[in-house]
Amino acid sequence: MDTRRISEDRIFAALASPVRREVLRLLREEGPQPVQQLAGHFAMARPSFSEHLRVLREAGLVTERKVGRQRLYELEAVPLNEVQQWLNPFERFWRDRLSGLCDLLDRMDDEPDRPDGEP
Amino acid sequence: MDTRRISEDRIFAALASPVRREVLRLLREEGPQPVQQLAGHFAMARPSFSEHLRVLREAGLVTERKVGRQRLYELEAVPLNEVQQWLNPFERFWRDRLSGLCDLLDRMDDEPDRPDGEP
DNA sequence: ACTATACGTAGGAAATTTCCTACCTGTCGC
DNA sequence: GCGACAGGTAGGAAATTTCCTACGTATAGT
Repeated sequence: MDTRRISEDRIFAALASPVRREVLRLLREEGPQPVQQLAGHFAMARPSFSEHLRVLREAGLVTERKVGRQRLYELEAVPLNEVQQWLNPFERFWRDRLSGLCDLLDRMDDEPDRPDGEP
Repeated sequence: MDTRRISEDRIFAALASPVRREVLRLLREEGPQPVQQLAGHFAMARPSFSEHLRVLREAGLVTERKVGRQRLYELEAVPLNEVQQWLNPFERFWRDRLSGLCDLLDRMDDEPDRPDGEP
């Protein structure tokens, strides 16, 4: 099976949309689902949502199987391994920087930013 | 400094372009460089390349500092940590699938569930 | 067989991205 | 100062993405 042979470009492009990332998260947390159920989370016409599913499918990030008249979409996480592999060589760079920032974050701890609007 | 507060969307969008991913790789492997040297790797007009640098800058993935009349670009890997964090919950899924391909015994040892629907 | 349901495809408008050719700004060497 | 160089901004064309409204196809239930 060459599930892994999908191009890096398609994978990163697929992940560029917040809608598609959310779909992947839903499939991960709630398991395989028919289109209907997935689409319920988005304020978007059905065909538009189908487009997003197609992009995910062509990136190899989901698989589809017919169950009755529904189509069950399931997470296919293997291509995400390519993202991980791309990311790996960068890790030591942000680890260095993050440990440097540790002191700073220690002080700010739990106050992200609250300009002054507090109703 | 809100380097870490850059939106996930911008980061993923920045990574969607192969040109920009290659820029990040170059900065990682060859260290900080002026625009000229970076641009040498791409068959593209200078202003187009500047556009890509701007996207990376606004995603917080590079920093710029002036040195003489050049501008040295440097990798800022911290935001990539957000990608890693997004990726983390998916890891066990692809590990399962990959080890399933490589080592069948591993599955039989630690997976009582049998989700295969074979016609 | 007929209808309703689930979901895709077709075709197109609007927004965004990606590239280009000018042109402008700031710095170095003289 | 003045010319050369590094690199950005402006404005626009072409391609791509993202969304829409129809319409087509397949299956389930009656």
